[in-house]
Amino acid sequence: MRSAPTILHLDMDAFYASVEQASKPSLRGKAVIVGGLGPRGVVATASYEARRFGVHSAMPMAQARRLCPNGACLIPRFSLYREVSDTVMGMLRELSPLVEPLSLDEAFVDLEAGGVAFDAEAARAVGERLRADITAVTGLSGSVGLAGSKMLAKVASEEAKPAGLLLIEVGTERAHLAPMSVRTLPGVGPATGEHLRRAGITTVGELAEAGEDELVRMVGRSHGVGLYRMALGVDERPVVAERDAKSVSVEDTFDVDLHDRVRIRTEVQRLADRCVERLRGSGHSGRTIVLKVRRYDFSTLTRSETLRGPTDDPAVVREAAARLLEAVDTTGGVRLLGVGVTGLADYTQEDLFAFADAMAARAGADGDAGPAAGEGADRTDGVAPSGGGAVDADRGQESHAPGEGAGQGPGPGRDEGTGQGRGARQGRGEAPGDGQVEAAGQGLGAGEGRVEAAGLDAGEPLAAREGRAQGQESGQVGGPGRSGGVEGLGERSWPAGSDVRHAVYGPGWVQGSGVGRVTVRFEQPGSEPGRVRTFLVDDPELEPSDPMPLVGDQAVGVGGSTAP
DNA sequence: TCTGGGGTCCTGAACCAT
DNA sequence: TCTGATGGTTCAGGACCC
Repeated sequence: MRSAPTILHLDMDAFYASVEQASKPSLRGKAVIVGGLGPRGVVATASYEARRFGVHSAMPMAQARRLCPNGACLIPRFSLYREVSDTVMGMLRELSPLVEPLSLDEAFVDLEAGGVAFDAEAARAVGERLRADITAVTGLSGSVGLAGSKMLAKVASEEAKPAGLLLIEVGTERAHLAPMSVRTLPGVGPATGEHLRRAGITTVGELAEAGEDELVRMVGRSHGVGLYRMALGVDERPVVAERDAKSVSVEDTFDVDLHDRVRIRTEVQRLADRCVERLRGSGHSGRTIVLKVRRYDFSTLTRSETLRGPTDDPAVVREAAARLLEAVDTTGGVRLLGVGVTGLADYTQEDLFAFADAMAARAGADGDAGPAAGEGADRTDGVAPSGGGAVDADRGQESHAPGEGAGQGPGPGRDEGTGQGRGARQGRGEAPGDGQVEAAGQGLGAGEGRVEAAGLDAGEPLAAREGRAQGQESGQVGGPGRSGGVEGLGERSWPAGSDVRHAVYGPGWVQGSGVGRVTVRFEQPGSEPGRVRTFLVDDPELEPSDPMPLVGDQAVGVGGSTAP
């Protein structure tokens, strides 16, 4: 425990929702709910205005809509959030080399290591200045906690919310924590909290009084010792600037449970490919393949298989995932599938040897052709010859009995409803002002506040939608015309909240769409709330665009292309 | 009309090697 | 050679976090 409160924890307030409000003036001061919009979507973040209605993160979106019927419901735009986050993290790194990001909107900073604060007074000044700078550059507010340890700094920032700063003086930790709920402590969730409550322990003070032995008996060695130390306010964990990823995974929840075994297999293959894409993107290979299945009754099971060597070969991961799936009973239906890779290795090191060998073999004659992506894939195969090869050899005949797919579940065609449902849902959620091409917007009045992803594929997994919004190939099962942005194959898709530009009216964002129309609000960060107009979805003068900078010329992220 | 997605860490059982 | 203790690895699941 250090002698001064020089560990800073920054937590941006209602981050996703705040970014949306900053980029859409008509939403400022209004209830904004960011999350999945499908029938199984949940809330990622709600603005403070929405929280007053009882909306909170992890709540089913349907419930959030009932509680807050006039709230603007938007899909997350992670690319924009990431860019704003990068800007904020950059500001933190100006304070210290020791910055530990926890997520897009949270980080620890070791102020002492940066030489910017060695006592409480200086730390407070740094924190206040940081908050002001973040607001000036991004237009967003963040809360700051300062303490002598990470745990207390995080507790402090939580107490400081929203838009505040709290410093916990060294030496007062235990007294500060004592009256607080045990749920305040990191690592105490619903299960542990309930466990402790049944033992008559509800506050941190009671936790400290219980003693280490008692806590170890109740929740196990590791957790018990950790809990006891936290209850005393003791936390010696250093701020760590770089952390290696331990696993990479992708998962999708389906709007309608899957029954068809063939379809389930197809989805697993697709997930395996996406997982490998991410794996390669991070410069890793992995040794253990994990399949995750959540069944119709929400019971979740995982199956894993460890290869003899690390791989980033999509075929190897696909086959391993398929083998694991064969051991899982999916009768009754599957609501979620996931594929992950753990036991990560930094294959680029071995890759260097392979690359050096290849270059030596070429004798430098035509050495100007750098290693292309395809070559990288081939080289990687060479890294794990025993793993990939052995598994393939073991695989044997994958001879599923003919008609197995039909024999499973209620019968063929059952899951076709997914695709049909999507079409049906597209017509739902009529955009406000639909039919009135050229509807004059007069600001968000009562009853007009609802913003909805009418034009979205509500039936497909959120991740796929987001991926497609970023211009990636969807790879989804489904017919032509479903993939947004493919001109000439069908209607263009206009996700609610996405940025657009009109040849005549300029920049704006999609407020909703449906039945061949898209409603756009023409405004931008820094402008007054704008007017609403409705167009045909294939209006040639309307195009998707990059997000606008949140504040003036400060070009927060935004791909740099649309400075006003 | 329930309960996302992407992670980390821990525990306990089973198995194997020493 | 057998047996028990011990420790490492793998696997599955649970809890938690943002």
